[in-house]
Amino acid sequence: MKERLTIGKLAKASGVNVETIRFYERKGILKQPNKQGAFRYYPEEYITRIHFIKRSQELGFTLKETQSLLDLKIKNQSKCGDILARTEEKIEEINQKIKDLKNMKKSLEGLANCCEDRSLPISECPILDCFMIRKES
Amino acid sequence: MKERLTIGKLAKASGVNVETIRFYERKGILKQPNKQGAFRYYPEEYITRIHFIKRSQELGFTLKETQSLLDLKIKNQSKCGDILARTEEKIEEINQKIKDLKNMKKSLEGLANCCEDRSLPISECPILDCFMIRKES
DNA sequence: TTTGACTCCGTACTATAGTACATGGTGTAG
DNA sequence: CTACACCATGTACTATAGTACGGAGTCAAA
Repeated sequence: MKERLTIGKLAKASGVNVETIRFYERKGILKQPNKQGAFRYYPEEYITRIHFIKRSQELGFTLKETQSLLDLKIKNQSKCGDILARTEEKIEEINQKIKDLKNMKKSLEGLANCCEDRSLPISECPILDCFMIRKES
Repeated sequence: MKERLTIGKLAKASGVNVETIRFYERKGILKQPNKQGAFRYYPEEYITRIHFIKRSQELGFTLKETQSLLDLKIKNQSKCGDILARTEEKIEEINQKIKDLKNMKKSLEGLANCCEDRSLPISECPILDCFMIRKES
C-alpha cells in the first residue's frame, strides 16, 4: 500500500460521502484526477477543495455558484474584484431573504394574536379567518 | 353552457396553472370533486381553498404542512390551539432561519472586508484566503 | 493465488414544487 | 354533425443537492 488517496480515503478525510465526490465530478465541480490504472488517486489538495465547497455552501452559495467561484480561481485573468462582486451580490440576496422572512414572521405573529382561546373548536378559529387577510405593508 | 367550474376556469379564477391543480389533487392537498360525466366540476369554494394554499406558502408553510393545516380544519375535534401551535412552531423555524442567514451575512461581510484592492490578481485575493477561516462565534 | 474490501459506472431514487407533453376523450357552438 | 377548444391520464422533465444500489472490475494483504 503506497498510501495513495483513493476516493474512499478522500471522502473520509474531507467528511463527505463517496457518492458526493462522484456527484461533484459529474457536475464538473471537482475535476476527475488522472487515473493511474483503473482507480482515481487524488492529490492532497482535493481535501482543501472539498472543504472550500462545503464552506461555500455554508455561506449560502449554491453548487453552481461555488463552481463559478472555483472557475474564477483557476482563470488567471480574474481579479480580486470579481470575487468581491460575488460576495456583495450574495450579501444582497441574503438581505432580501431576511426581509422576506421577517415579513412572514410579522404576518404569523399577527395570526397568533388573533387567537384568544386555544380551546375553541376549529370552526370558530379566528386564525384561519385571519389567514386570508394580507397586511397592507 | 351551464357556467360550471371546470379545471381550466378554476385555474384562471384562482391564478394557478391547470397542472398545479392536478398536482395538488395527486398529492391529496385538494380533493378531486365528484365528476358529473367525464370532467371535474368544482364548487366555487375551491377558489378560496387554492388561495388558502397559496397564502399558506407565502407564510412559509410547505405543501405538506399546508395539507396538515387543511386536515385540522376538516377534523371537528381540532381545537384552535392546534392551529396556534403550528403557527408558533413556524415562527420559531423562521427565527432560526433568520439567525442562520445573519451568520452567513456576517461571515460574508468579513470576507468582503478582506479585499483591499479589487484589481489584484486572483492568486493574491485575500477573500479566498479568508474563505476557510471560520469565526469563533 | 485467493479473498475481501474497495472502486467503477450507470441508473434510479429521495425531497420540494411544480411544468410540459403526448394521446385520446368530451362538450358545446355554429 | 363536425370542428375545435378544452379535459383526462400518465409519464417525463425542470431545478437543487445529494443518496442508494446492482453488477462488474481491481488492488493489496495474507
